[in-house]
Amino acid sequence: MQEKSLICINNQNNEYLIAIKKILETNTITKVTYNIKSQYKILQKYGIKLSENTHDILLENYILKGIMQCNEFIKKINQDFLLKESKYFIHKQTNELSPYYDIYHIPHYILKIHYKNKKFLNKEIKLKSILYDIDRPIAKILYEMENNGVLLNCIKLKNQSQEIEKKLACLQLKAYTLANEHFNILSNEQTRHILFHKIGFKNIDKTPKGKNSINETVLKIFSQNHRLPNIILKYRKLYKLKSNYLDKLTKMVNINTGRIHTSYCQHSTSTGRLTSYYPNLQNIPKKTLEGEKIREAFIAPDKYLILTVDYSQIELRILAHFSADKLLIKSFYNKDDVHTATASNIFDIEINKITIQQRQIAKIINFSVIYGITPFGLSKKLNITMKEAKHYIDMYFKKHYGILNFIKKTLVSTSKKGYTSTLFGRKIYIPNINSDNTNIRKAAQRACVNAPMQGTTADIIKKAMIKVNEYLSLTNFQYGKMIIQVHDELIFEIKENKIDEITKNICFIMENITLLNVPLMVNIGIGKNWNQANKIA
DNA sequence: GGCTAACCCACTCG
DNA sequence: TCACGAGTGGGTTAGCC
Repeated sequence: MQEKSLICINNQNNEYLIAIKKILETNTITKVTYNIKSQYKILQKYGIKLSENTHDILLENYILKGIMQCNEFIKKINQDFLLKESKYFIHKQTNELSPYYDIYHIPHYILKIHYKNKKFLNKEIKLKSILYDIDRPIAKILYEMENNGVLLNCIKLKNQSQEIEKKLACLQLKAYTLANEHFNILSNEQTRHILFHKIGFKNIDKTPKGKNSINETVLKIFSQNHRLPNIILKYRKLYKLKSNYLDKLTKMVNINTGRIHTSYCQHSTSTGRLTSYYPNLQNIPKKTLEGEKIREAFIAPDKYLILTVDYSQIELRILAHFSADKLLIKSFYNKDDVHTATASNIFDIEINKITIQQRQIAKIINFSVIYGITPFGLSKKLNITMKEAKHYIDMYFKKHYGILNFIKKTLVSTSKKGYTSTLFGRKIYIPNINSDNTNIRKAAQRACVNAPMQGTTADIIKKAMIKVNEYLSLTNFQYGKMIIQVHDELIFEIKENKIDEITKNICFIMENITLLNVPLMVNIGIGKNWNQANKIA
């Protein structure tokens, strides 16, 4: 493709877009743009289908330079081209370019950046593959998922909101009585005053800024001696549920479709994960009864079912692959319960004699390993002394020396290069890995240990999304659509009479998307709503 | 004194 | 240090007019 055939597209006025429709749709002319997902959305309004060979300088910058520099890049674009015009033209959520910019100035700038990126990409074959085989195709799929949306039972949510409102009023009254005065329970300052000055609790933990912490852990401990902390805890949780989920979700339903259409952002994490916003569908509650009720409101349309497929223990499996740790690999091949197997290794007890408590300790240790384990962190989590925590960690690494080796190697290499990599070569920059400040450096080291696992999971599920979407497209999506992604889980809407066949094929695609030295496995759930699907396999 | 943006903190999820 | 990665929202505060 000759370079002179490159043109740029951005938010344009109606006539201009219709005039260049043919150019935008043909595969013989290469296009370059900024934030391609938002372009798909705009062009859809004019019935224009952007051709495959369109480059996106935003994704190029994200993949080549990492999140920090990409954020700087976005800031610069906004400053140079958007703020100059009028701040009202910037869409905060979608980061779309203003429709009224200097059409000669920006295209030139975009091309210049693309040519520069192209040179770097030709030298970085793995990054080129991440861009063209993963992130660039994902952009279109995300646009389609946003379009699909998810059906919501608003009546259910509104009823629940009213119930919670009554409970909140009741809790508020109790809190005022116990405190012997009116105060704003949502105000941490006022709550601190009541708890520490009026009732006389002694501080047991600090916030990052040095104030007396009144978070969940602290209030739970306080609850042993007084009734008020537990009331505050309940109030805060219910309030959050009502404002952030029940009321927010009902407000965000599109009146034309009756559905929630979230937005996904593929350039806002250091590890390559997606984020969901406006509203965020990746943190819908599930761990409490009230949370389950909220998930019940995410429903399938008539003659359809909700299918959820999530990767089982995927980060530990990736750790097994990276570290080649013999015991971890063995437990996945034997299909042992991985936490029980870990407990058996740490405590040197046969698997069938492991107690629930020992399994629980091993489970926390397994998570800690993925997050960058330290005696301090583990002691807090297990509520034991640092010395005991260190003992557990020593026992763990004595058996899992492959993992210890992997962690050491990752730290040395990241300290040298400034970045670590996923299995497929995505670079994850760790800017503070050599910081002089011990705390900052230690935090960077923990992030560095976690990054290959979290980032590889993100790559794997993106690859799976591309293949699964390709499969569903074969029948023109009439039997099923992908509607939500939650990091290691995909949620679909599937035609009832095709559910067995399609579920089987999606699972096959997901489990065989890449070859690790341990098997990839998925859990499935099917139901009329999201909660039912979480319960019924 | 009044307004707003940025920060802090607590909550939700994987 | 209060584990890794995120988004949201209410309260508080800093800074401006």
